[in-house]
Amino acid sequence: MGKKDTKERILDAAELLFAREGYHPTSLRAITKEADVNLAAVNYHFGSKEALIKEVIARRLLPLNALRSKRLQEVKDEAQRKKQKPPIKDVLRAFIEPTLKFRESGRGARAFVTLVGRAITEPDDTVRNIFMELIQPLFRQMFELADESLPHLPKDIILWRLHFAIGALTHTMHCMDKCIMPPPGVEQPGAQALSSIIIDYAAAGMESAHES
Amino acid sequence: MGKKDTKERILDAAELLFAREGYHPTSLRAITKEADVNLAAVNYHFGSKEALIKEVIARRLLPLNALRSKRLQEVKDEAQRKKQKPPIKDVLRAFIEPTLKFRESGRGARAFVTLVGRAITEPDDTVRNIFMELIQPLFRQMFELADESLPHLPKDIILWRLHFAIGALTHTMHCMDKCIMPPPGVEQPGAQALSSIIIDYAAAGMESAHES
DNA sequence: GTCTATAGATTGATAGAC
DNA sequence: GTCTATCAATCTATAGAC
Repeated sequence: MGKKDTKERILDAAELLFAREGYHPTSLRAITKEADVNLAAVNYHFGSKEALIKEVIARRLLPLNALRSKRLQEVKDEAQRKKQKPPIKDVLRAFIEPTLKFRESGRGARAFVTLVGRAITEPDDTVRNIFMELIQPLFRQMFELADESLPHLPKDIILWRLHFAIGALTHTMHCMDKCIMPPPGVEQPGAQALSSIIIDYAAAGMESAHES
Repeated sequence: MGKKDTKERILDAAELLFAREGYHPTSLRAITKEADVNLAAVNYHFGSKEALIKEVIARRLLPLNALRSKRLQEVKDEAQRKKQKPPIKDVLRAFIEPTLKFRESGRGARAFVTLVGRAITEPDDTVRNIFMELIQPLFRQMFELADESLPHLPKDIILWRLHFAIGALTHTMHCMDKCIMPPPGVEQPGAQALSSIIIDYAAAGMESAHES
């Protein structure tokens, strides 16, 4: 199990470099050099640079989304069992906790999280759409659950507030790499501690009063 | 006043294209074509592509930061006058409201906001540092004021929560252009309405209880 | 200051031998 | 599947005429 096959080596190298340098500035030459494979191997295995990043994203995002979706469904089931509204904190936790935990699961996962954090603001339509299409169903699932949780709030307010939570989460993940102004202490909180900090914050924001 | 000078035309065109297509994918050829000036004019007036984006950013960010800084100082002065803690909602408003209002002030300003929203996640160190150095003093000023406002909270918690607000704000500004999942109604709220929505959310999150 | 022309380097992609 | 060699296009930057 020492040496992975060429395809996986390319995916790992691309993930790392796309995260570190960005999609456009990273050349196929840099990727194949990092992966220690031949330049032509990229086009042989993937067909194009665009198809490569598509696989880089899908490889990790599909399992992660499946986990988050499962967690959201559990919150919904639990609420129905109790015949209560799903607590908004549980809804947020189902989305946020797996995301931050996933980031700690390895070097590749960490690079990947940086990568998708940038995919949201990516100007290139093709790159951004790859991410959008994979995240939209999950985002809709979370929205519908949040709507059940806070039925007294207008739908557009719920949607904006969920966007605020997404923004806070993605910005946080980026901060953990390269921060505008890092927290005073040297050591950063672990995934579990940071999850709590952000979930508390987002839940308070979600639950705050709204006068129309 | 019909025709601006070459330098300004280049800045306007660069702002627009860097926002729409991104920094790296935008070529100097595309910029000079959009500005209807000669290709060589960029290097004559700015010296390099990097120096160009530096001026694109500084041209609008310096006045905007001056305004936000003034608003923060006013909140601080008002609190000292009343011998009270500065309300966290006022602190957040001093930062957020000018930002969203600025975005409505014209086509260029709108493109610019998209551009700086992406600058935070920009992998290129040179581009990101241009933005970082200009925003850091302001961010520190806001942090110190928030610390006066919420003295019972640990400094690192205040810092994280401010980052959450920054993340929510930048994500929101990006959503106003290209959203993962746009709000149900066709029309978007104006700067004033959206400011209130985000300030209410962020203030609730900032004020929420924290058990160490 | 503005232009043409081009240098010099790098890119994504491919053809074809092995 | 993997390699070398290369094409064709694009890029930033600059030299030099006007």
